Amino acid sequence: MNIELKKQKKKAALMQAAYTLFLKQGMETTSVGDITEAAGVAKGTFYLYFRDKQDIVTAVVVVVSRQILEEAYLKMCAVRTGDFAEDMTLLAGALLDFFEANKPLLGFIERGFRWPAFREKMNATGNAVWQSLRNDMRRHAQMCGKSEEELVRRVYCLVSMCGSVAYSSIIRGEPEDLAKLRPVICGIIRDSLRMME
Amino acid sequence: MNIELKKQKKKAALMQAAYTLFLKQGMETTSVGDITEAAGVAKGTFYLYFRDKQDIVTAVVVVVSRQILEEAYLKMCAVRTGDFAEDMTLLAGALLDFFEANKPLLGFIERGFRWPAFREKMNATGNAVWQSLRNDMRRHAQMCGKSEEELVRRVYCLVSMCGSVAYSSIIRGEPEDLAKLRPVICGIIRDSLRMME
Amino acid sequence: MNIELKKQKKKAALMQAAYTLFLKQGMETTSVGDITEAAGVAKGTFYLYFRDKQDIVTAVVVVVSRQILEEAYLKMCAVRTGDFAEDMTLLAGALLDFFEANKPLLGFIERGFRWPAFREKMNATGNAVWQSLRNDMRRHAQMCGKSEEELVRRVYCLVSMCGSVAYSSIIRGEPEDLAKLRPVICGIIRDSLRMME
Amino acid sequence: MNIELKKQKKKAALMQAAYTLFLKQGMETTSVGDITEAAGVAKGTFYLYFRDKQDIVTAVVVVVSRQILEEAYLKMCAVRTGDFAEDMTLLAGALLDFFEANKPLLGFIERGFRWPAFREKMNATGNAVWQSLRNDMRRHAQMCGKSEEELVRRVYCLVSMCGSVAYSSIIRGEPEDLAKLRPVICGIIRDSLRMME
DNA sequence: TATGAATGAGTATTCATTCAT
DNA sequence: GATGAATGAATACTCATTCAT
Repeated sequence: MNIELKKQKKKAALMQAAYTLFLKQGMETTSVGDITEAAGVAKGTFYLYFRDKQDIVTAVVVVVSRQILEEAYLKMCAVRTGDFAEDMTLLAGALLDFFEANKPLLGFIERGFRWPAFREKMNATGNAVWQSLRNDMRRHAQMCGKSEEELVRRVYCLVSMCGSVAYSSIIRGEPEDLAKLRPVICGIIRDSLRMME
Repeated sequence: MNIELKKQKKKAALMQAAYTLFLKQGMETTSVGDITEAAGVAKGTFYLYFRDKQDIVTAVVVVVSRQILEEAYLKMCAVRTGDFAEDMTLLAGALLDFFEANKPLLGFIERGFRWPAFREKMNATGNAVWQSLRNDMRRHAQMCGKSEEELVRRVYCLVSMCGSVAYSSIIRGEPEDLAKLRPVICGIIRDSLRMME
Repeated sequence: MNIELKKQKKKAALMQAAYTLFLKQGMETTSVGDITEAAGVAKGTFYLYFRDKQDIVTAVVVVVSRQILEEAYLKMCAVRTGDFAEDMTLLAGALLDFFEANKPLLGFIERGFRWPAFREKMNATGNAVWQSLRNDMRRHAQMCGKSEEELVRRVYCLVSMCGSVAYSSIIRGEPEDLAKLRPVICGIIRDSLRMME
Repeated sequence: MNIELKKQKKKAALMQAAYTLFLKQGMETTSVGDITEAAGVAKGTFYLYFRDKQDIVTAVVVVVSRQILEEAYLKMCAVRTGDFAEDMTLLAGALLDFFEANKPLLGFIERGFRWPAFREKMNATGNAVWQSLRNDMRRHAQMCGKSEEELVRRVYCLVSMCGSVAYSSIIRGEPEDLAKLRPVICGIIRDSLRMME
């Protein structure tokens, strides 16, 4: 137990070190050596906790993906209207704010979120944030007479869109400034959810 | 001018070779040497036509992005209904078909389309396909009383969504099978465009 | 004749370009392409005037070696005492001054002067500076009852020493600061020439 | 400590391999791969012991510089006269003999000795050869009423001169045969040290 | 568990030089 | 004479991973 705890701590330390480095210098240019050095362990130790480099990358992305979504959700909650379509639009706005404010992180998350986390958490019972989001969806689904599953999928696609457009716009400046695209994204989300009602 | 023509041919040959190899073995594992060998030129010649490896990758992605969109548009035209929202949904379906049928290409396009091509072509006058797509939009925009610009942006975001969801689903199987997500995507597109009317 | 003149001009332009680049970025990192670009001619043209890269390096070093020595000699003349040993010491001082003031040039001359120039010029009749230096030596040799040849050799060795010590000291800081070594060098020159008298 | 010893052995093996190759084919044309192959270790291992190629070059030059001087000093000792100026002249002769007999080594030492070794050894107490040379100087300095420091510097400059002239003469044949210059060098050394007395 | 020395595969890029025009 | 497109040899260095201790 104590020993198990220690292992968890070390694994967490490794991930924390990796996260910091990924943010600072990108994940491509961060070597396993960099990570272990920053974590204060020997190189070989890394392989006791992660199968390979990709393994830690995925682990970090999963954690960060969840955090981003949680943070955006909480921000949305602070200003929620009670109208689902409107609230999801606010959620998207919070996500875009976050991406804009964390350009390096967006570059590192790269290919969008990691969605296993999304579904797992969605079904998990332990986390208040996700419980709450799920309840929102369930309630709205019932109201619309749609299946909850379909609503979850729709929200997933819309969040994907946010990530994809934000990446192109912020990282590459394509096809134009995020400021121009933000209202379009919000419009799509609002319309697309309103239409379900 | 004969010489200029030769240079164009050589550049094209390099790009064609790169495209083939990227499809077969991925762009990460394709070396500059592989490309020049396949193109039948010396290694050094590569650098007369492209600044570095990334340069040719981008060039190929831009060309391929355009081709994909053109192909999907032509497929849609074959079954178009005349209703814009419905036609765009068909376009999305054609795109998803294409992605599903060209998994390696999807893996290589990776970061989604390259949108400068999109906008340039959109404004170009020489290409019938893009002229046609643009006319569709212009007509629809007028009908809805929206600006053409806004409509173009909306379509861009929706196509982005297609690419992003298709990538996650097809390449990583996240969060679920494309078959499950396809109707959701189509629904979003249809609703989101219908709502503008 | 006119055509011969043009060739000379082009060769000189190439050398001038090379000299400037060598000074700015070192001769190792200056490519033939850099030189021809700076000289405003095509790459192939270079090989009409120089056998290879080393050829132009040597040509430039020879010219620069001569210039350095001439410049130092003229400086010495301005303060000459008429005493040969003393004057040669002054010459060494002028050389060291020059090296100290032209660190990049010293780095590029690298392997010390190019002495064919020294001997050729010594025997040449056209150049007033070298005539003068030679006369100094001849006069002193007669005075000492030594052969002129031996005196020239002695001066050559002493100038070599100046270059060698200056290089180590200025470029690498070994074994100590030039300020500490300068009086030693001067002492050696003075003593060594005085001893001949 | 066993492991520390092994590391020392490996580093030494690398340097030995490098030295042999530098002598045989020059340092420019010796690749890191050549060195590791000759030393029987993997390429990557090289970089555990040396920062880069230049690092091992310097390391080898320092060691070899010391050896050359030691060897020449020992040769001189065998025929020493007890007269300092004369003995130093003999030392120079031994150095020139050595250079003449080891043309490839002279080519590789290139820019003359590496003098940090000189000074460190001069002050070290563990090495009999350098102790002896230093004692010679100390004794002579006292006899002349000069500071030991100044004498060391003078000897340094004179040895530099030997290296520089030998390099030009032996490697490039400039400005003439070493046979012609040898008596001149010896004369300068003798006179210059005699003058101090 | 932890270490860290050793490995060795893997590649983009430069540039002197040539030669057909 | 002049051009500049084409060549292709040549190499340092990184880093994920392993394994003996």
